[in-house]
Amino acid sequence: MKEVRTRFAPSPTGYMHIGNLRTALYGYLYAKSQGGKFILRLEDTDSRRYVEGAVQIIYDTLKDAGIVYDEGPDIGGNYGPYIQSERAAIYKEYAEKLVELGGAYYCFCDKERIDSLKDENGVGRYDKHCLHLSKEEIAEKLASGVPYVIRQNVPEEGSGSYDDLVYGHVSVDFKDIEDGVLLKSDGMPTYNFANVVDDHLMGITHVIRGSEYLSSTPKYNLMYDAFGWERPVYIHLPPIMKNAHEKLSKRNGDASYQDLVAKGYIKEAIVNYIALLGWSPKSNQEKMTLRELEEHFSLAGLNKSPSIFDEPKLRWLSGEYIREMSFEQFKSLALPFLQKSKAYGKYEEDKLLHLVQSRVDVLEDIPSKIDFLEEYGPIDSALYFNKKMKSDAEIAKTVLPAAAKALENLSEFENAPIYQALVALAQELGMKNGQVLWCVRIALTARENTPGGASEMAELLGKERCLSRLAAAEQALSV
RNA sequence: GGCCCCAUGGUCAAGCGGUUAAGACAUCGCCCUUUCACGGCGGUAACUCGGGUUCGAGUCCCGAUGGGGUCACCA
Repeated sequence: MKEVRTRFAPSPTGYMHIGNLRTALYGYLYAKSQGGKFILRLEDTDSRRYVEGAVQIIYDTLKDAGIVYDEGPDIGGNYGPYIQSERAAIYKEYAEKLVELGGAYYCFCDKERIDSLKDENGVGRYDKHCLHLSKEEIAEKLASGVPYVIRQNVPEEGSGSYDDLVYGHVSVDFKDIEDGVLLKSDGMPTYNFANVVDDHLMGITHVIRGSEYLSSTPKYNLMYDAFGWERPVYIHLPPIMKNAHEKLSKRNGDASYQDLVAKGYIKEAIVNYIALLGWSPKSNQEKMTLRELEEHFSLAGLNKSPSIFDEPKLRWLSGEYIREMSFEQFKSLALPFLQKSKAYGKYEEDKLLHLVQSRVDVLEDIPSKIDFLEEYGPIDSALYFNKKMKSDAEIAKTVLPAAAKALENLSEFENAPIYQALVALAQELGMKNGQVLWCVRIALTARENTPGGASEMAELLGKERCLSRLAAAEQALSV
């Protein structure tokens, strides 16, 4: 059995998109599930599209997500170089060889002539004009330095087909395929040529890529066949959509992997979630670590219809990871976000973090959970109303002054004694615990939602501020 | 527009000729509870449409509709 070799071949043109990352992830998972190798190759044959720093982003993102490649530009391997711009001589050699084999030909047509072949809609195909040039004419033009490209010689009749592992049988008529440029006039190959040469030379057994290549694959097969090379197994992946109509893309300002990390989504959750977009495990277990994914991944679970990126589900998964991680781990991840809160530095860090760990799905939500400590605004008296607690503003009018008195006499201002005092007060007033606690919590925080109960919030605020807030709330009620 | 591909709840999805059509997220309700959250329990909600094939179709075939992709010296 031949060793499985898959590759991820991004073009360094900017950020790492979720869709790209998923393609990389699947390539990695498939290789690992088969005990094979995963290779990173950089497709930078279009110098115009090169973006400074993009290469580093690719390395960093894969590393950060835990997707480790066995061979790549920065770590080497036996099939290098792994950067296409460094392989120019190789492509030229193979392009010339393909010409000899009849699978391609030199083309000297200039832009004007190419354009003249197109109709008013810009649609039109190359007419194989240069295919019919004589050997002598070609040699002469070459010798006199006329700019040229090398085009693929696609048969005018017949069709090409292959069996994609996710889409099944795919067939395209050759008459619908143009004689595309393989080697550009600047000497660099196009994707259409480079991917074939490299995949073969690098021993790639399974080509995993986006479904946009579904209908151009037959022309790649033509080249494999012309060279006498074994065709790889194809696995095309459906796109990840932003909504029913638009693909998820950085161009639309959609979240990239690093944007999500910056927002405080847990990395493991992001990887876990994108694995689930287009693939489903045999079991019903959806929450899986990378290791578990490596173990359970199988091509049979791949889906062929586009899937929409659903942030709420990612949030949920992220929250699951937060809730199960150790406090120490949570603390190290959460600290940078806690520091953005107005409350940072004024309260015991650990106390704040403990309160918030089970209440947050995404780290960036932390400040909003605790900012009430420093932001105390006017209280909407409707907040005192709670059907289940049977409390309302009227009840609050009696509770608040009494609570202030009870708390004032407390020598130990901590959760337990505060709670006891408030419960005792409820009994004294002939009220339910909830009536007192609800009103006090509202008065103390001015918010419906807080990361804990009345006594916890009171302890956090400290006696002095509790008393002043209680007084303010009471006064507001009497107006 | 030509060609290729796709089509199960709001979303992700299981299903591969016979099921009460799973599960998850979201949503709603109940329970737990000192708020919120967590947790537990339960509810609402789907096979795009029309023809076939078959004893029987979400599952197979054809068509329509809708959607996506592709038609570059971009990948």
